[in-house]
Amino acid sequence: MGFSMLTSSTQPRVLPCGRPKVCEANQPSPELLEVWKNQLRGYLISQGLKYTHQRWKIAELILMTGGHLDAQALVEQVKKMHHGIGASTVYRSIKVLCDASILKESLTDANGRVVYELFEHGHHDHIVCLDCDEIFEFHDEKIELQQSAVIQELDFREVRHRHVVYAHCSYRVT
Amino acid sequence: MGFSMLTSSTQPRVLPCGRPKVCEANQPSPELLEVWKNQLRGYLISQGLKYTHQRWKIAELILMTGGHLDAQALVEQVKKMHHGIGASTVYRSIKVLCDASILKESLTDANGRVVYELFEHGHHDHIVCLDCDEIFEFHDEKIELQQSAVIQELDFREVRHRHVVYAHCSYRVT
DNA sequence: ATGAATGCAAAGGTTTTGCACCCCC
DNA sequence: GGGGGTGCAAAACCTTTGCATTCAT
Repeated sequence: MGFSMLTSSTQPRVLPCGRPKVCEANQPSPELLEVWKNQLRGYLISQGLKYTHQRWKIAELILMTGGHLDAQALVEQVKKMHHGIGASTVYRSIKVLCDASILKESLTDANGRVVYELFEHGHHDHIVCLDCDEIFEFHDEKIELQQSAVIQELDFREVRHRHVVYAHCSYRVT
Repeated sequence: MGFSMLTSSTQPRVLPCGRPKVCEANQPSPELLEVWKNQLRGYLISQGLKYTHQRWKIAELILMTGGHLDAQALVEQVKKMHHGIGASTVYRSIKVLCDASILKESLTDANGRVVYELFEHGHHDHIVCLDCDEIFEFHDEKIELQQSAVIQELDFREVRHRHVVYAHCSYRVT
């Protein structure tokens, strides 16, 4: 398999603050990984680009970790897991993976860095836990609708939005 | 006065897209500037820090332009208006002014840069105009309330949030 | 075979830091 | 007079780019 240290546990993972990772996407099954791999391959072929070992390894790492990494963290992870892949390849791959609809920019974290996440259809917003730095997702239709109304009222036409709540975890033990 | 080119017009300024700057704070009166100056001086004294020409000039520039500048833009503005103030002083002053509750981080713009704005009591969210890059403010109580409800439901305690809508301007002429 | 992708290193751009000198209190 | 502040330059950081080499097709 090659990723056993990441795929092992079947019981829900628990965060430092005691909260289960309820809002976090589960790790993809081997079958799902194949689906993504084929999506990547298909995209690359369609664009006259090449499917390479490095591009897949980087994509796989993102998929296995559930996304929510900034560029720098991704470079470090890649260096750790796959000695030999250079930083520039990671940066270049981020662009390709975004174009391939596997990755997308999501929010900017507390340090002002752009965090990437898996491209999943369906919009969601984010909660950044100030206790454990974990990123959670939420979606609320009432908020979305009201936002649309407000934006229209002000004569704007929304293209996208980012709604990020920085919060403490009520589960916190410390 | 020294800032006449910035304070002149009494009629509402109009943006490139034709929209008046309705959401933008007005430029402060000389009296209000004195209030801010005293706030800065008071803060500095209370912290055992020193009131300097440079710190005030940087604060004044931010106040006169209504805020909404990233660090780089502020450095350029300062260089233009006050030849002799170095970039490092600007960066150091940004921190001091944030601590003094004159400035605060607000949003990250389309380029991923942190934009600072005047510290004003009363929360608001932002609309970034993709046509003219101007930043507008909005506030909607329904959204705020619903957000609070959602966050509480998920067992978080909100500290702050950033809600930024990137949009086109319906006024757009081009 | 051929053109794209890679790794390295160098360059770019932004922000921070070290230090001698300056100035506010 | 003394300690914080400033300007300059150098360093630190992150990201992009140029180029020779490697690799996928």
